[in-house]
Amino acid sequence: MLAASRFLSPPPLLTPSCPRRTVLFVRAAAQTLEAPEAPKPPRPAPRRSAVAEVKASPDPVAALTRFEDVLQTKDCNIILRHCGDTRRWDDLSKVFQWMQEREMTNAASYSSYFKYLGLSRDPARALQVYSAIQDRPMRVHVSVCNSVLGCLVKNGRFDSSFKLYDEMIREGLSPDPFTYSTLLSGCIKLKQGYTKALALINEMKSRGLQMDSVIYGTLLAICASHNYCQEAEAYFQKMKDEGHNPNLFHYSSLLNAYSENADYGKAELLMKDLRSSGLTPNKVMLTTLLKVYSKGGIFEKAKELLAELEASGFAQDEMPYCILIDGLVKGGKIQEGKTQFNEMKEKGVKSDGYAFSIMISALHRGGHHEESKQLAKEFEAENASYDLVMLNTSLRTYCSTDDMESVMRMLKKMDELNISPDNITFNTLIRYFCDAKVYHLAYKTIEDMHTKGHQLNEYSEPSRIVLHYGMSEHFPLLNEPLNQNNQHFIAENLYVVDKKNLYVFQELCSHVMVQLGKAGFPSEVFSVYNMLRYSKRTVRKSLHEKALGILVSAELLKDAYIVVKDNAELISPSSLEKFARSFMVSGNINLINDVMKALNRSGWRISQDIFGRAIQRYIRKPDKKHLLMCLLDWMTGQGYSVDSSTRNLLLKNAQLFGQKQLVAEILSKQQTASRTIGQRHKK
DNA sequence: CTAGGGTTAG
Repeated sequence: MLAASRFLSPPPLLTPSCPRRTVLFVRAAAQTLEAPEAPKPPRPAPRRSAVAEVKASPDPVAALTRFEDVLQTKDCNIILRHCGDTRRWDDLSKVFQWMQEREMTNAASYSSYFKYLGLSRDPARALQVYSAIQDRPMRVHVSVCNSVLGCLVKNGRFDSSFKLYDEMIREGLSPDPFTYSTLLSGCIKLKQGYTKALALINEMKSRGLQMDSVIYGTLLAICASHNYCQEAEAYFQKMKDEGHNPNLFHYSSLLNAYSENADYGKAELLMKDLRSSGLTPNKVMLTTLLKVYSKGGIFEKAKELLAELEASGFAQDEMPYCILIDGLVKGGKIQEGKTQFNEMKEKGVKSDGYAFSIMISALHRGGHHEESKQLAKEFEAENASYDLVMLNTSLRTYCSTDDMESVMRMLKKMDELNISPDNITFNTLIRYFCDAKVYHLAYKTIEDMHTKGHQLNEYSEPSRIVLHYGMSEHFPLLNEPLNQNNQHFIAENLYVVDKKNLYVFQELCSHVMVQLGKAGFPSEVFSVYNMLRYSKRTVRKSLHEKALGILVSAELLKDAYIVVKDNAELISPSSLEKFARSFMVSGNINLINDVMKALNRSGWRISQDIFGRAIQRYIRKPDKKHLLMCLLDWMTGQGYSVDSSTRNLLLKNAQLFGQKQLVAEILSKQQTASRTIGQRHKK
């Protein structure tokens, strides 16, 4: 600006409101007019033609090498970007490597390279290249950092983006607003994204950086995707108060927040507000409105709006159809969903798989397994593109029709496409192997899932049923009072109810445990039990009892003791009794007293029969006499006493231990104590 | 002629 004003008397163009680009243009014009002897020579022809030749070459590395002495770093950057823009990912990396070998890289090279690695879905390589940068100022260069973080976020690697960001900060990065909005955009699809976003925003503010319009847009999107509707409204208002005019991004995110709860009234008011502010709803805005109608079950309006979208040319991809079909099938109108799906296909709208996966799942959920499978096959015949969701959906439908060949085909595809299985994949397979009664295979799958770091649940992924009027007749449990978690346990299943949904979690792992027990794999039972115990989720009380029963029957008493030690209070007296009896007879003798203490700690009163068995064990092993004496002493302190036959047995054998006097004393103390304490505990 | 941020579907 100052430079420009040296050449020109300030024209009205150069007021602060004048766009920067115009200023630059004026400045450039001024330079050519007022300073025709501009010192900068144009790029020498050899360099320009070398760049052109390398760009056009089928083997850019060979071409680069030919012009090695002519080209400069910025020329190489042009070539690098050209490879990226033409999507030649292989050449891109080769060119970059060539540049690295000759130390012809600068911050721009790294920024561009990371950007294209993001586009080519290769975040692993970006991380690798970034961490190999030796030059510290380069590693904390804000544009290099932003582009590598953006590459991670774009590819769903949210956790690694936050981790890397922390490292960058430790190394001295000064983040800018772009850094924050890059990270914030990762929060949109993150489980605890809202909390994380607030922390980032606080941090940003503490660095003296201000919220801008885009960051507000991101924040609204985070609210919408996490169902923080009131917060979204508050931020929308706050940004207006701070002088940022909401644009279509802000409006559609707020509308999206309304769509989650199908808040039709608020959505209509917002559309009014948008029109009165002079904005015209675009394709995304109208598609989001369709979502409001569709989720709200207002299908007449939804269909009208879809027709409008079609007329405006806004329904060329499958998205709006998906929204309507999804709303229909989740609202119980599966046939109408099918009709819409067929109409979409007849109109020649191409599906990337979303519409197929909605229909395949819906038919599966509705019990139309054959029809569901046919659709999966139809998709397979017409499409090569699979992602994890589509693979899981197909896998599920093939499993439920026991089409083993197709199941294997899906698993092979997953392998070939380098797509890692997730919780849903594992659950589907475990259930399938269970239904096929190949329990050891189910176990192997559970083990595999655990080693791959997936959270193991007692219950499989839920199926969801959307509640609508009249449904309580068919689901009497909806009329029952809910416990504090809105949970019901009925038979083997867990039912969770929220505002609109009934989630049915079918038990899975405990079923596998029981079946493994029956099939003679008790160690595997204990292994599954431990995986469940150490998963972060709470497990159902009865799980401990089930595991204990299996372990006791299989005489794995040391493992059974581990179950009892931490969970005795959740186990029924009869199971404890069975365990205790077995343990006294054949458990590790050195653990007998510990077992007694654990049982007593749970509040369960140990029977005289159990003590009798323990004492018989000790009498047969005189070298454990100190343990026997400890037990007798401890019993006295807890108000326990032995029955008369055990008493006689002890007195008869007391000289074996050389403790005749002591034993008699303790037994008499016990009798006195049990007369006062013991009575209170009698059942 | 460096790079980088926000909206809709399973």
